Amino acid sequence: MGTTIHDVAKIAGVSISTVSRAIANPELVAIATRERVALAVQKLGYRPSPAAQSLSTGRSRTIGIVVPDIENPFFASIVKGAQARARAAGYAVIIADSDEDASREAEIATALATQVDGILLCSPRCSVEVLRTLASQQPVLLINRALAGLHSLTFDNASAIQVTLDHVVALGHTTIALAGGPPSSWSHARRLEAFRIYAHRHPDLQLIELGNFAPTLDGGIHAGDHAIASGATAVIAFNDLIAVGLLDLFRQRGLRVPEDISVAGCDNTPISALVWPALTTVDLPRLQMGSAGVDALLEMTDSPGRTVADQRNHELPGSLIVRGSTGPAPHLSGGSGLGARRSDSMRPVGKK
Amino acid sequence: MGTTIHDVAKIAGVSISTVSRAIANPELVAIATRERVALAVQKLGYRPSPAAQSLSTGRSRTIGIVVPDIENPFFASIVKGAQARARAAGYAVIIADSDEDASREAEIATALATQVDGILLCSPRCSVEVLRTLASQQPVLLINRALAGLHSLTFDNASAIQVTLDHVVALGHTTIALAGGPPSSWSHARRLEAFRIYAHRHPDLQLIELGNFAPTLDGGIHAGDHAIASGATAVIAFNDLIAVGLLDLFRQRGLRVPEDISVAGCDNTPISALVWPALTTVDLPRLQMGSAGVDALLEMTDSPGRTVADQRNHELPGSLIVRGSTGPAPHLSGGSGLGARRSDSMRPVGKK
DNA sequence: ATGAAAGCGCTAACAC
DNA sequence: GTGTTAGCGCTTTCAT
Repeated sequence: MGTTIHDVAKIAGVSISTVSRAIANPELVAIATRERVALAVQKLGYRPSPAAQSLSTGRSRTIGIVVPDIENPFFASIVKGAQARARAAGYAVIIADSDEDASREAEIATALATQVDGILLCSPRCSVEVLRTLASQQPVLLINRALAGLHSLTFDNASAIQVTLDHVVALGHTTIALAGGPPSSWSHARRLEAFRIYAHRHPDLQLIELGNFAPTLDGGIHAGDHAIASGATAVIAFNDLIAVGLLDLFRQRGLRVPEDISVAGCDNTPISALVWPALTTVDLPRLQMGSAGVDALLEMTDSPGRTVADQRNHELPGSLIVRGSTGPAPHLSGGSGLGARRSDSMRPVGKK
Repeated sequence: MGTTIHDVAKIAGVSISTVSRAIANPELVAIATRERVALAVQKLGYRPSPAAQSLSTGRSRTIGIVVPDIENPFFASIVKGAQARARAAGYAVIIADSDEDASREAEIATALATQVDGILLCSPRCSVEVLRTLASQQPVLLINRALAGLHSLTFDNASAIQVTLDHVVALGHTTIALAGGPPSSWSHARRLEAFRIYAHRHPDLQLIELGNFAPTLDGGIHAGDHAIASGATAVIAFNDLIAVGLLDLFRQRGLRVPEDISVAGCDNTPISALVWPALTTVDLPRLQMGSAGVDALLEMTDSPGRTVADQRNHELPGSLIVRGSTGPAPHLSGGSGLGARRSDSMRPVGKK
């Protein structure tokens, strides 16, 4: 470092503005000159100073991404997808972990505002008002949460629940429980809603709401006894972690999965394939959500004049992955069922 | 945005340099003035432009962290620790995922050089020469890899292996296998070395090297049959993922863990507590490694004149976590052993 | 097609 | 203790 545009200009025998042009808008510079500049750049290993560029242009070619917890594989994937796409577009990504703290989200987003061109807010926990304020100060794209008037990208939570229910119903289950996530979770609300709609449409089924649980292993363990008490033969969990907790507790209680009770998760976290039996779950395209988020955000920063009427929310579909943790309802399988019917087949969310 | 230091100066009735001082070095400014400035800042919601600051000072208050794969929980934790510490110190963190590609590491690190004050290179796969070149161009701190002349932070791989061996030996195992990681892995090399040293010191034991395996579930599954063929009653895996793969294969082969064979992992990844039986593993302080990495890096950037003779490598100790996947050697437990002796006790690495 | 020059917003001497 | 001023490295009119 230390080599500036002046050094290049000197060596190439041109002015600094020509160097600048030759790099940013080559078509404005005569071929011969362009080549001399390129040579000088090469020779000196010159790299424009991002700070100077950003001071001059007002754009930093940097975006921010704030997540509740980068250790959560769900967000790690989104970050990975976002980072890859951003880098490909010549943008750097500043990462910020809010530690699940709603107040810190706003604080971070505000601090970031000065140094980035836009922000990806993943599963923000903060209030609607705060979100609106943040969005009024800078380009903001919500991921995994929607809000009227703000750009957002979400998963199709309704189909996720629906397709999972269809699956267990097809296996003959008629008493099915839902182990919900945190009450404050936006996606939980959407899924619960879908669960209830399903219940209305299928009055013959017993659909039981077990309540809210922490989206962790312990949350699942906690939910387990409720599930047993409910008499359900299949339990659909808010996420894979809760599902794994259920698996654990059922084992402790001497219940076999899926012979005695079926369990389904959601998210297709790596863990879901590693436990035994492997979890039936819904794969949500997390990497894609990250890259699509960057695309949408950059589009926002590039086209300043967008009307509020633009279509602002996009939903990404998930797909059911059937594995060993779900099986025929007990009364159908005739009791003993020895082997786990493991299948790694995948099928897309057909509904909707 | 858009409010500059000039606006603040005008409102506070002082010059811009006073504003600058009042913010950066309050002690150089009269209390009364300081307060007027603070008020104006407050009123306008003024935030200094990082670009301007960085152009002027030559420091960006930003650091870069490059990891082979952010989806790998091992790195996610390091990033989390680093991010938290950096943010606390007023630094932003640019994240870059090299996708396990050694050539991309260098490319990224070079590109980053212009916009950050220093770089954290996590488990870099690239060559010694490339590493040296990068370090000559900017402050670089290696994480999970050491190299003479470069600053680095590593785990105490030797103790990790040693303490695990001590553990299984104490359980009566005499034929113990090591399922190694990728041959190119620096930590694998260190662990293998420790394994061999242990073998030399304990000629009474049969310590078997199973070879190199991919640090994944499949790697473990692949290693499983080799382990069985070796006649070992305990297998120490390079990491938790391989250990989980072993668990899976042993179950397929009808072997009970730990009654028939013990398995130990390394890293204490979240997964290790979620599988069944839960894995005995070595907890490596990953969050701490991230934060310590930032500390060390910032120290480097702050004290330019450090001699090569400085102590440049620090080792962080791990601690053995005994769970259900390890148990008494088969010939000792008398065969049937019904329950898994699960214990979540933790004990520090005593040796060394 | 190219050059001169005016900023971008801030810091850091240097005066007073 | 505070103000003046000269950059930091680049982009971008505006001339030529």
